[in-house]
Amino acid sequence: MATYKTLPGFRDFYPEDCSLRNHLFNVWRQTSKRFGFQEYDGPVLESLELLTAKSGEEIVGQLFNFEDKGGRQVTLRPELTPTLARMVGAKANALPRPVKWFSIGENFRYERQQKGRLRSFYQFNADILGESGVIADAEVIGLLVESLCNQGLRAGEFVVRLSDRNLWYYFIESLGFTGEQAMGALGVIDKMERVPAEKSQAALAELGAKDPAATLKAISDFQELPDVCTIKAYLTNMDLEESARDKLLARLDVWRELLSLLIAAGLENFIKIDLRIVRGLAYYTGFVFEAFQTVGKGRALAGGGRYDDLIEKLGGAPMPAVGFGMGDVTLRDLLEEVDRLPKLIDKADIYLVYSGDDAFKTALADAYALRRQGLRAELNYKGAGMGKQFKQAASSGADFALVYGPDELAKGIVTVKHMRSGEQQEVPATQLVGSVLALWREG
RNA sequence: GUGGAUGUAGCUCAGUUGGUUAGAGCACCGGUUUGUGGUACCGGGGGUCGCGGGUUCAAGUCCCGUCUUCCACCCCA
Repeated sequence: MATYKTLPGFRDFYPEDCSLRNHLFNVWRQTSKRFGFQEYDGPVLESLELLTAKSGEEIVGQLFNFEDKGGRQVTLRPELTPTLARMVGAKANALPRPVKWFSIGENFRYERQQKGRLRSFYQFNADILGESGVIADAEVIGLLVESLCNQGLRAGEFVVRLSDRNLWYYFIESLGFTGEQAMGALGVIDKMERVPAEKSQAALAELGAKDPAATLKAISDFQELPDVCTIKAYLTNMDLEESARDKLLARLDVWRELLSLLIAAGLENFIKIDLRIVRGLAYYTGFVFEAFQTVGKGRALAGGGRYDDLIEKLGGAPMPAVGFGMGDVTLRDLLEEVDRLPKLIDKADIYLVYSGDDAFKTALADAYALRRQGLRAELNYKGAGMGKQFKQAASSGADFALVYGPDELAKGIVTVKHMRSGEQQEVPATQLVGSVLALWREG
């Protein structure tokens, strides 16, 4: 047993894990670029203050923070949004809008680990800033769905649960909560899925609800409403002041607009209105959503929403924003669970088989020539038996084996073997690179 | 941070009421095989049984501590 182990919650990436990781990253990257997002990155180490400014002092308990040798209070980043806010805030006036940025980076949280939650993980973040219209929400949700599909997931294996903190805020307001109390009530609603009803009711009472039981009932009923029509009917029948009702119904018009965009994009099978989602974070200001796996153990794969006030709060110019974050750990676990991990990501194109030292030199020269053409060409280093070399050719995943034996050398040819079909043909040594390239492109 | 479970080869796991030198399959390396494939056969390397302490003539096995991983809380940016 090795004396030194990885720290709890940290991972070694052996070549197989690493190529899988790169594959996940590439899919995220390619999908983002198709949507016209640009990649950015920031430092892994940030000032502690940047984080507490966004999330409060409580967050320090979950940070890898320390004092550096210059006496600065610093922390490994637990998320990317504060960095993004700083970067965008600093150049807000110079950036063409909308700002569509994505990033893939390592983040650190000092927490007791569990399956799907490590202390170091990679997160894919995508945000649109400077665009307050629902098209930005729709595009971000679309990118989220397409990313998951491109990773190999299908409709029915995950769903994006869509909710709205604005609608909730107006609803809570109509029940008599204002300001701080309303924010507290949103926190209670966020936890209702996991907390017994009596506790929620007690919490509402503490926040000043006049009739906690009736308030809880109203909230519970509202949470279950499955679509815009039903929500509208519910609000119309509810006993409400005219102004409150107008606000709520006006917000439903925004919902219709968003949904019509999502439907036009062909995403309706991936979207589910679910008002149980509130998301605990106080800084969300509008639509919020979660990508949720619907197979196996239900887990959140990604989460996001609109946060129109955050950039300004962190010292930048006012700038509307919407985005999401998705971790590599739960995604990997899910792909493994549904057996959708890509096989043989890391395979050779050409394997050169030779017999004898002269043949080795010739093969080596050809290997370099093929490599210079962009192919992955490999050969055995020790001159093992031909049988063994063919085994290695097979396990390398190469499409073709090139055979360099005494017969071939004497005749000035190379035997090219198509590994899948087993068919062989002879190619003049002088035309080898061109011929092999042509064959390889045909598959 | 709290509570519970777990740990034997790289992986999945056997290992009797405590009793000689701790096993298997897969994987890896070599051979059968210096001209044709992931099969087959033969062989090999690899373990201070998570770590530390205790009980005992004797501990992989029993006891205590500790660490790891997993589960439920907490939290979930």
